[in-house]
Amino acid sequence: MPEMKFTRDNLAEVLRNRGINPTHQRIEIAYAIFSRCEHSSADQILALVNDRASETSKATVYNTLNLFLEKKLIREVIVDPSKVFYDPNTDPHHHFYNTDTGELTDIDARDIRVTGLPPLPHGMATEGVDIIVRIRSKAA
Amino acid sequence: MPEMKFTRDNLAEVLRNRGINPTHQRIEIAYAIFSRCEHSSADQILALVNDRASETSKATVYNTLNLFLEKKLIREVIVDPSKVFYDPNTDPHHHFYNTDTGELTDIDARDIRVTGLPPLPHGMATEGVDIIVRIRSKAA
DNA sequence: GTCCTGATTAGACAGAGTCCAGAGCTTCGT
DNA sequence: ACGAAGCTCTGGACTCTGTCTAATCAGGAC
Repeated sequence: MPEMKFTRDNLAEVLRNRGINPTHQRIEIAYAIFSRCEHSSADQILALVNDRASETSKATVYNTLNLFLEKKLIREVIVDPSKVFYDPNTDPHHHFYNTDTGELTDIDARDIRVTGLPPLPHGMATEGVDIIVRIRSKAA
Repeated sequence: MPEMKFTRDNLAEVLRNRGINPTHQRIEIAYAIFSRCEHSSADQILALVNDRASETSKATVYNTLNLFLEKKLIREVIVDPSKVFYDPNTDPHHHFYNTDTGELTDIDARDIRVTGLPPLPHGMATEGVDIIVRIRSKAA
């Protein structure tokens, strides 16, 4: 995502470019995810979308998030056993995860090098490498 | 865990060393986790334990798994949004995750080096670094 | 307007995990 | 041996995240 203002019109365009029919609800959901440059969970997005304007159902939020995932418009981050976070940043990157607060912070992947990985099992291909650095406030 | 036969007697000793009262149920649960050198989910463990001998309740399995986690007897692996896997291997290591089959494979951490990580946010300490290599069968 | 297709909806449902109040074991003192 | 105290275990109710379904709705083509 290059830096740009996320207006609803822009987002409609982005959706169209990915082959997603930009309906009112989808635009609102995209707006909720992208304007807030953070990692949100499905229920946060549901709450955000329903704060303003017309009601959007839980089913639509989940459907839409899965659609966005499929079209690689967003990524999912699995760090908490109880819920998935959705990440508007699709550039290669990793995460700090604050286990006290649940806060996620991006780590740009450009400077990261991982060496010593064993060869993949036969006939397998890498789909992605996720690095999660779990951190905690030092004062234990 | 050094290589050793996991008899119920050994396991009782292991639990005691960690300050865990080795009750019948806890030993059976430990046995299920350690004899099977794989990554099991809570429901698999529940099924394994109830295959043989006296019934153990779901609540006890969850309580015990959390107790083992707390006492650092096992680790949890969070890769699948729908369930947690419990890992009998507490040595530093990472994982291959086969997204087709759900299969988890250990990667010894001894040879792995990660360079280029940014400094931790102020006042934070690292709790652990998890690397998950998501893999998939090459023939798509 | 009418059709057709795809999107949305409410609510039922499923599965993982937690909570709680009661019952069961152990241990210990008497 | 008895009773009290303190863990531990249990079934079942409950919560929460996420999915499914059947019905409704919106919007474009004609």
